[in-house]
Amino acid sequence: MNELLYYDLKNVSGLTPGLATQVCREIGRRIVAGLFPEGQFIDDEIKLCKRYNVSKSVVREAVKILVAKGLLEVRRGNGTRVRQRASWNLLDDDVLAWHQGVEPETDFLRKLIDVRLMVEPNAAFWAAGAATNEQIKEISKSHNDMENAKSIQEFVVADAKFHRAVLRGANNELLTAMEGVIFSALLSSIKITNNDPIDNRERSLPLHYKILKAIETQNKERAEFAMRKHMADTYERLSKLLPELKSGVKKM
Amino acid sequence: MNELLYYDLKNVSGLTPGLATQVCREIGRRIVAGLFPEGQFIDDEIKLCKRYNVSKSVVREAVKILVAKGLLEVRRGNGTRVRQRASWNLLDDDVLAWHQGVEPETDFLRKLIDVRLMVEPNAAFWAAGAATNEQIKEISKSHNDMENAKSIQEFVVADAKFHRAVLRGANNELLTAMEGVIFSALLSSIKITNNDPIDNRERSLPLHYKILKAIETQNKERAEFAMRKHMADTYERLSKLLPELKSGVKKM
DNA sequence: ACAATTAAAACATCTGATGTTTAAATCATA
DNA sequence: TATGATTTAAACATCAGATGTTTTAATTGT
Repeated sequence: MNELLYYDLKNVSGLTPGLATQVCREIGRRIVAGLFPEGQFIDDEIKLCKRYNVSKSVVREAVKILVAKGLLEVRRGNGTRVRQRASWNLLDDDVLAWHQGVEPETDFLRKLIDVRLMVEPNAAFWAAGAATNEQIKEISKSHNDMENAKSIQEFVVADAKFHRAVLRGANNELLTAMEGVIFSALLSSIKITNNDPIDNRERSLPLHYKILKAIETQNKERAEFAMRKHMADTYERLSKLLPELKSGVKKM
Repeated sequence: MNELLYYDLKNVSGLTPGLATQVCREIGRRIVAGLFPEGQFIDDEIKLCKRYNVSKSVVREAVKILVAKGLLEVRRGNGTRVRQRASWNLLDDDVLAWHQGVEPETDFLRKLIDVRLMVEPNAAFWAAGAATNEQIKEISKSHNDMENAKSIQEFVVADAKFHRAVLRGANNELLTAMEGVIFSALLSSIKITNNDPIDNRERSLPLHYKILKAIETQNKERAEFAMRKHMADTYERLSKLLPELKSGVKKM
């Protein structure tokens, strides 16, 4: 399950979380998986207590978390219902992580990639001007890890960290708050490209190298261009395997 | 207080929310206002109960919400501490709304604008291809409301709704989830331009009109260009009043 | 000094009682 | 019969207090 990988990237401690968090995830996954039509009432507190064998306070805390993430709406005296997808905090890490449990939907993946295309080339542009030595080192290290990865999973993790480091280097915490989009897109993508006979590494490593070098030399325009090229390449490779993808993504 | 305006735009019911939400907002505002250094422990549950005169379950629910939004970190047996700003869910509506209570920080405003620059021209591009008649009507209506606004506040609300409608028109729920960035930037901006002798309306209305027309005629490139021009103009006007702003924002 | 033990602080969970709100069912009346 | 007021049941909100677990720090013994 990629949800775990997502949490790893987010440095979520592997320790068993409290009951409220567990129940929250359980319900959250179901909602994201689309098991409830929009507006449908979920079980009331008492039923949830019985179902998960926990006390009312645990259920209430779990529900409060889901409300905070925009997935549920509680109306006193009435009940608790699932909000329409348009109201979900789709950029929330948990909400994105829960998407990893679902069969990757082409449409959603396309939207994730669209956002990456908007954000990452610009992030690279800024990172070329603002990244600290520390951050550049992290980008470089991730690139190294990509080169030496011994498994697809290791490669993807290094890839994710590379892009995260670039995002962080842009010195804009709002961008940092979007790193979940990258993880989500990346993890969904490998489900598709896993069986791709073409070797990802050979194609994407030099592109990453160009991004790294451009940022190291503080060449903003080149960093942006290199990232845009990388994104275009990623998209192209994906759309060969998923023709439906083509509809949306913007050309370069 | 602009926080209320923000909530209005988000259609948050004006009704008094539950105690947990109230306590959550109270603490959340303090954190966002920077009253706690990163990593600082907040009062324990019992003290919070006394301070806000509520029961422990209310405090626990409030804390859980703040944890869900990335502002707090709870460690069993240890205490509850404020997470570093880099870990906050800065794209969360509440977190952005709470920023409205703080003196607008130039640096943060610049970052908000940077994100708008990355996202909105692309959103306009997609909206020109994907917006439904309903959504176009909403854009048009908002433009109309801007024209007829009788106060600065009315104008800003219409402006915000215009941009929200464009974002929604792009048919990408991840973009919709970013509308808070626009509200936040817009509301922060007026605090600065409020005293601007130059009449905002005269300058920005024709630019909005061009965006509207481009989307109506499904001219993607023109829509993107018009939005980019509008953003550049907004930035220029702001940076005249706030020279510090200039450092970051990308040129067109 | 160092290691094991103990104690205190703080969060986690459970239970059950009581209050409030909402929506639906009931009932009285024109 | 239709309508409007009343009642009732369902569901969330809040409170209080008991008990358990974890972490950190203090204590103690060698």
